[in-house]
Amino acid sequence: MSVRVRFAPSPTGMLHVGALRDALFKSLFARHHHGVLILRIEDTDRTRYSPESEAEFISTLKWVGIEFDEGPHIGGPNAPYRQSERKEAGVYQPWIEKLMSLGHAYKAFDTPQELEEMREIQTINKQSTGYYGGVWRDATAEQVAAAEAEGKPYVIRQRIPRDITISIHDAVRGRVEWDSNTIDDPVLIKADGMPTYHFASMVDDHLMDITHIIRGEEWLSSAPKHAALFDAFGWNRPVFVHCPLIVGLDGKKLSKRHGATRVLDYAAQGFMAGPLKNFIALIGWSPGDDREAMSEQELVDAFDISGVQPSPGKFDFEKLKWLNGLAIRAMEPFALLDEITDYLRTPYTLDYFNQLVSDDPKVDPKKIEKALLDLDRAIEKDKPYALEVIKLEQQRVQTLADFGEACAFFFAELPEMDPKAVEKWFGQAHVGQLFDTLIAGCGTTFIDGSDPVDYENALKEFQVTHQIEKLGPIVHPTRVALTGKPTGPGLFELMAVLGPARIKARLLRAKEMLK
RNA sequence: GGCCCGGUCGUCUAGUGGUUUAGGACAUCGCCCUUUCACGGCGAAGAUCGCGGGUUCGAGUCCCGUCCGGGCUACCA
Repeated sequence: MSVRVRFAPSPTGMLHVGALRDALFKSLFARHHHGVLILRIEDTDRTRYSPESEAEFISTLKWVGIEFDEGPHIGGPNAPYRQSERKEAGVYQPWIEKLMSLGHAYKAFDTPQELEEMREIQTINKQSTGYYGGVWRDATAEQVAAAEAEGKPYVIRQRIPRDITISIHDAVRGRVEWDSNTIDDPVLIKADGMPTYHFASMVDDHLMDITHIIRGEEWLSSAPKHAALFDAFGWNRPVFVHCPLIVGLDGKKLSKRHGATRVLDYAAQGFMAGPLKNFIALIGWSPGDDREAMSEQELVDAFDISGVQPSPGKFDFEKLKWLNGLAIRAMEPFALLDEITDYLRTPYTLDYFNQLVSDDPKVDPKKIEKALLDLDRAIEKDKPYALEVIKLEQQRVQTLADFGEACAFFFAELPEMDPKAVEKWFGQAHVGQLFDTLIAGCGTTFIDGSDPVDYENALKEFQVTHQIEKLGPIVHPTRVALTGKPTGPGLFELMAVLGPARIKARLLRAKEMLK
């Protein structure tokens, strides 16, 4: 049978990188084996479900480029794909009845208070907490009938077999076993009639012919319950694959308090889907050789469970930046310009910086937001010019967001001047003459379409005639006059892109600053 | 507390008993390139393979113990 896997999120909040990793591994695995990837929405907890969250999951997954073969947004032979809808359609009812008739499930009429007291007593006595029998596991038919006649609310619990060893063969950890007496009886159907994850997910996995249950390690401890359920029905168990968690710098499972974990935020920060996937894939999985930067296709070709690691991994932001920068540098300028345009026009990009509160004094979100806005306008106004600018900055940025501030001086009427740079380079005696010479050259020596070499020759000529030993004292003041900064692309290249009109205006302003 | 999982440079990892003085990558530092910053190239530093026993001619690799970390312990997923 061909491989069938499912991504079954519970849309109760934002899509974070842990969930992305989960989806990515499944996607890579399905594609590698030419199998099927299903999206199933686990919304059995009606109090926590949010439609906005589901929308974010679907749109983020689309942005990142993970596509499903079946799901609520596209349909498929196993519809519906939302568990609440499946419940309404009566999918689970016959199965819970069958399980009870088989003796593998029973009604339990305990009240929440009774359960709480039970746990308290267990805690005090240093026993493991959980429902290992209570009064209802072994209640007589009469007791149950009486409780039902009273109209008492009840849940349906799974009757975990006692005094046996439950073992699974986990694809990344090997054999894992439990004494079944340490496994409590999980609730399968809640008092409101909704199935729990334990029940709905396993029934659906069986009904949808899921071959591999790939999920995070946090599920390992409930695996024996799930295995026992498959056994109770007499179904073939899927292969269990418990992947290591992505943890925060503190080594703990990723959560909101670990700061930036929302996938959308990475997109807003200018990370591209390709490198992000590449990076995420490398946490907890390795192709087995030294490869790091891999294309989508290489990832699919190389991915398999044998490369999945058992130990948890931390999210190394610096490495993500490196991978992203590598991808930017590898792009064709035209494609890059399109990528940047898409990025700028995604509403969340500007919203993100607008709402961002920086704890780093060197990072000013408002300034980044403005630079991004200016870049968008500049691209619209003069695309060929913007393309030349992008080409020059492509080699020195790591994220799409970096283009904003890196390119700003090209588009500003007159660039913002860095006072330190001005102080350092505008003091020497020849600077006034230098600027005059260059201003005079604009329109004569320098015309639209002049090459970098033309600018280089002119500056070198000035060097010779004024007998200046090095080119630095000429290049640096000119750079500061033109860009406002001491760093940036090669001076001659940027002059050629700027063109004589802009150069002249900037030099005239710089001359004023000499006085 | 109970059950389960994990433990190789700061970080991600290679390594499935012997070509290992433990390899690669990010980050760090140095040199080269160079008009600057990057990029790129070269190089350095950085891991007594958590610790202790054992098995073996030989262990990061197998076994036991121990420590530390983590996950789960809901009518959440």
